Amino acid sequence: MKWVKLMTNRVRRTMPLLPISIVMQLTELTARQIRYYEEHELISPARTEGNKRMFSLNDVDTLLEIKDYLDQGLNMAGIKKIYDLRETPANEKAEPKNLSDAELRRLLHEELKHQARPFEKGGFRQSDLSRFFN
Amino acid sequence: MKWVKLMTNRVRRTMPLLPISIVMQLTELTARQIRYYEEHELISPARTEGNKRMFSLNDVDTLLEIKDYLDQGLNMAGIKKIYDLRETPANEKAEPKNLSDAELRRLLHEELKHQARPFEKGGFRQSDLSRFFN
DNA sequence: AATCAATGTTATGTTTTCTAACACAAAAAT
DNA sequence: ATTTTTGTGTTAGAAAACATAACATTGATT
Repeated sequence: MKWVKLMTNRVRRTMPLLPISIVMQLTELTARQIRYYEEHELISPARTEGNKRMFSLNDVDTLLEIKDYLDQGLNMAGIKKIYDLRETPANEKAEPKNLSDAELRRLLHEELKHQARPFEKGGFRQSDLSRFFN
Repeated sequence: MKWVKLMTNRVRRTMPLLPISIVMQLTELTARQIRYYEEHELISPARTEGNKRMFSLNDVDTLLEIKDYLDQGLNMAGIKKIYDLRETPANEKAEPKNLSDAELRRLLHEELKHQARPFEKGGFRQSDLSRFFN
C-alpha cells in the first residue's frame, strides 16, 4: 500500500482528466489559445484514443501561469525558456550549449522592455489552480 | 480573499469537471451503469449546454460507493434509502412519514440475507477517490 | 413459468473536439 | 515606413464522444 501514498501527489496532478471545454472555463482561455500554446510546447496534454486532448490539473496550472506571463509582456520564446530552465537539473545548468549568448541577451532585453507596466488589473494574483484544488 | 479558503473544499469536490469517459476509467463502470444509477437518482451529474453529463469528484466517490454496496448485495432501493437517510438533517430524522414499516422491514431483511458473503475479492477496500485526490 | 432488476447491445441523432486554412491587428524587424 | 512576425479570431469539414431509446440477456424473486 505504500505506493498509494507515495504516488498520490504526482498522480492526482498529472492524471489526464479534463476535456478542453472545462479547461477553457477554468482558465478563461479560448481553445485557440490553448492549442497555440501546445503548438509551442508549453504544455503537452494527453490524447484519447480518438485524439481528443485531455488535460491534467498541472496543465491547468501551467496555462494559468502562461496567462500571467503573457500579461507581463513575455512572448512564447520567453516563457518556453523559463520552463526549459526550470526543468533543467541544477547540475548541468552550467552547460547551456545550444543557446548563444546573443540569443539569451536578446530575450532578457525583451523582457525588460516590458517591465514598466500600466497598473495592476485585479490586484489579485491569479496563476495557480490550488485556489480551487487545495 | 476569505471566500477562497472557505469555498475551496466544497468547490473542489462539487465542481463538475469530468466527462463520462473519465469517470468510466476512474470507477471501472460502464456508461450504461452510470446512467442507470443516475436514472435511479443516486447521482445527479451536471449537464453542459449541449446536454453532456459532467461529473464532480463527489460524484465519482458516490459511484465507487454504489459499486461497493452492489457488491454487498444491496439493490437500488436500498442504496437510495441509505443516501436519503444520510442527507436527512438529524433533527427531523424522527419523522419518516412516507415510508411504511413493512417497506422498511423488507429492505433491511433483503440486506441481511446477503450479509454472509464468500470471501473478500481484493482484500483492498475500494470506495473513495481520495486515494488519488486526497 | 413468469416477472423483475441490472446490465449489455444496437441504432440514430447531437455536441464537442480536431485539424487546417485564411484573416487581422499590434508589435517587431528591416 | 514598409514588411514580417506574433498571437488570436473565425470558419469549414471530418471524426470522436456522448445522448436517448429500444430491445436483448441473464440471474434472482415470485
